[in-house]
Amino acid sequence: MDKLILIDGNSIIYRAFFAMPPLTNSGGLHTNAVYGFTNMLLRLIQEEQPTHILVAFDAGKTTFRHEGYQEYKGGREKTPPELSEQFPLMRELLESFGIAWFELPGYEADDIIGTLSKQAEDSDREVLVVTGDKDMLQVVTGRVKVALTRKGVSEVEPYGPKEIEERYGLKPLQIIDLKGLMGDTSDNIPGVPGIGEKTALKLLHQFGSVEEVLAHTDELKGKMKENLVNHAEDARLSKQLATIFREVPVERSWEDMQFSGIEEDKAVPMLRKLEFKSLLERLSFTAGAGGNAAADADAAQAADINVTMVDADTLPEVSGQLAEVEGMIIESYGDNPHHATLMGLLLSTPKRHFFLPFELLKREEAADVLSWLADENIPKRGYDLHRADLALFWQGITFAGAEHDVQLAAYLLDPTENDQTISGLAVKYGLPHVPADEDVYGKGAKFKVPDPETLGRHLARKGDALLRIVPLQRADLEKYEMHGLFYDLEMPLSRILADMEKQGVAVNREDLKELGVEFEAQINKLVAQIYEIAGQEFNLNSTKQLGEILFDKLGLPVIKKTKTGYSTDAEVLEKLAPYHEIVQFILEYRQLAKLQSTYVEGLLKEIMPQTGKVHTYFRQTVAATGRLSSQYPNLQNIPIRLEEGRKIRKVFVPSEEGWFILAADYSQIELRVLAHISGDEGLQEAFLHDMDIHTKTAMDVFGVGPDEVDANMRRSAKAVNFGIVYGISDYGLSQNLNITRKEAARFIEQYFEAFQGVRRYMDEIVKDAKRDGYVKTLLERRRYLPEINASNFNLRSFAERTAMNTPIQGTAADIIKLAMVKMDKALYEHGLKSRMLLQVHDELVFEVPPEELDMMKKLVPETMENAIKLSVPLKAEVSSGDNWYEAK
DNA sequence: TTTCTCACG
DNA sequence: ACGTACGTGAGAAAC
Repeated sequence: MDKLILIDGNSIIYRAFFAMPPLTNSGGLHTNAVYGFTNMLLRLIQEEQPTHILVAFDAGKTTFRHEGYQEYKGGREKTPPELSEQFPLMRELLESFGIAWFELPGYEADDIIGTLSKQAEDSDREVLVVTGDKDMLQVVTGRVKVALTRKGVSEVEPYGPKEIEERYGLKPLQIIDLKGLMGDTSDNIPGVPGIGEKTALKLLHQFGSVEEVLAHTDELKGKMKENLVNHAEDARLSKQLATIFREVPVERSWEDMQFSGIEEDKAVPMLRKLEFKSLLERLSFTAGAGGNAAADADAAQAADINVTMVDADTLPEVSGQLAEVEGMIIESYGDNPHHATLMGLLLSTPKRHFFLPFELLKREEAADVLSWLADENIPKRGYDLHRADLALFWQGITFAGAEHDVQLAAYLLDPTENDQTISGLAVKYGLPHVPADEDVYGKGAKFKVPDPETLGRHLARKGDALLRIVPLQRADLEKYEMHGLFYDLEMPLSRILADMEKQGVAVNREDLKELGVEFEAQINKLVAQIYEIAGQEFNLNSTKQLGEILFDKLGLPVIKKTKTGYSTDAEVLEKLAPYHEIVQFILEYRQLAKLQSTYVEGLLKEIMPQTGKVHTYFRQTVAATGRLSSQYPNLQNIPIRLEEGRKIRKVFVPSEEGWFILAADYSQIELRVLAHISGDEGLQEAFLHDMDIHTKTAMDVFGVGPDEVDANMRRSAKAVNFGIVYGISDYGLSQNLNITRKEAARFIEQYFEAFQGVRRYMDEIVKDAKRDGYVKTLLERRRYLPEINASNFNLRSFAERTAMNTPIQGTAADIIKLAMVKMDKALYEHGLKSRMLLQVHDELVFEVPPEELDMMKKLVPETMENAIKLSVPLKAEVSSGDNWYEAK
């Protein structure tokens, strides 16, 4: 028998919106309500197997109900814009699913559904109505069931006549009378005052209908009687409003509503646009012909991929196919690429895939493959080739010629996407399913290298997807004008970073240990003093125990709390220092303990025994702004601000006798970038004359001459400059300067008064971000800001500050990356032995032989300053010494 | 695994 | 009224 599902589109989409956490696609489009709706829709289709479906929507603001009652649905909150924008999406999605929808000005979805359910029933068909609105129960009959949503929209509870009887003790039509007496605040239907569900049900059980209740008020007494008499008209009106109109002129034929399954070719692009990855995966299941369709499709897909398990005998065959290879996967495991264990190599041609277990590469017969890998003139396409390069390097295998790295491209296309895996990208691009590595290998303690067959098949699926992803990414990069950024900057940089990492930085282990001994002695002394003063021993590293000592035992005032208890961070401790002598000791302990654990012990662990160096790993695909990050160890946060910590830098030394460490850093690069992109004349003027920018800011903000700027004014100006770069807020500045918010707000206002171009830029960039959903750097690097239009103040404010900061920080990152590529080229072309070792956001560190020192002291800052031409000059300062400490 | 703290630009 | 400065990684404790 035919089965029709009628869905109240408005009811479901509202419920889905409020039940789901915020969700946006990378374009900033809100999609949470559509997601919830779609989820429910797929479940319904699967469970109910309908032959016909129609989704009804409300159309327009007024309906026939407003004619009799102006206040109908009055007092409702305006639909949030995050929801409004999802209505068109929802309709588009329904069309892509081949599901009919209908709306008619003057009528509500309820009425359309009431009409169609009546028609269907009259022609002997089964109907299921899906809504969140209890009013709908009035249409229930033997053939028409109503499913009410529960828990948002994730579950539904079906009601037939029996269920209504059980729940309310009423016949379906009496639901109208129930509403007439109770009213409905959400629709602004008055009902009778003082009568809620309990009383209304009692009355209806006794009299049966609104009319009968009103006819028998003399049998009642008290306040209830009075209200019923006085509000009889309200009750009649309310009943009328609650009655679903079942004669709507619906122009939809039975055939229009027919549903014959979701057509993949139409639905997939839509789901891709919305970035509903999990639903995309589920779709292949619902579209399947029952049984374990997902697994079947998976198996079919896998069987379709032709993978050859290569052994020593078949290696010559691979050699003959190398010219056809268009993609590769070098699989390894372990977090630190320098210590990664290689699992195998997959070489993909358009027709077939070759899996080589890693051990095979060590045999003589693999010579052709090895020289292919090492040939920089053979362009390679692969996934995380930077990591592969390092892993191979420590096995004595050379890798060169990376042309397109899918992971790096994915990062550029959306630097905030956390799933950069091939599996995730396959979903994003609507490609056949690729299982996640985790699902094949297990994770954490369960990680296990699978047998070669399984591994080979898995890699082949990744390789197959990779070949398809490359041209799609190329098109995307072209579309967003990021072609140059990728192929001329990030890809070349990737190789340069790998070279720096392989080179490593020499560390004087003995000096570092010696430093550890000194810290140890100081720490022991401090710990003893602290225990003495506290009158007991405790774990100083435990914030919980420390809090108990400071606030419970010693009774110091609580300045700030964390989610879990007392805050004891340095900011709080500074404020507590005047109250108790113990606090100063704790601050000193904290400082030394940090140096000891992170920088002495931590660094010692990272020195590679074979080289006596630390080999950091620069991550090129994590920072949302385009910066690099550094791991194992992090060499971008070696202490410098305080002298005790700065001493750590003495252990970073040249790797060859008599060489020097040379460091060059950009001066005020972010403010110079701001001067360029904002076009602010005052700021540009200041840099053209190479003025001290904080002093200049102080002069303009405080309206004084150069000689009148005192240290305090300069300090404030400096904080304001930082604030500007970060996307200023009065609260943030007030915290930083320890002043009131009002005072901070005045500083900011004075700053914008003095630098109006900056104000204009900040206003514009936020406006642009709200319009486009993303911001860009000078080199077209982009960052999406899906929360820029959020109604939540915090989310929105955060996105606004990010919109102001990212073009500045990101452009600075672009510039130093450019400088690195140019520097690498310059070293090569001049035939220099000097080596680039580190990048610390605005600084480059080299090791330099004595005979090249003079030249490098000119070449490095020159190259950095000329990396790109801005409307203000760039400035780099250089220094050198026997170690990193001396290069200051 | 999450939270707090702190090192850097 | 809302409550945060932007971007990272690492160690230790607590869950």
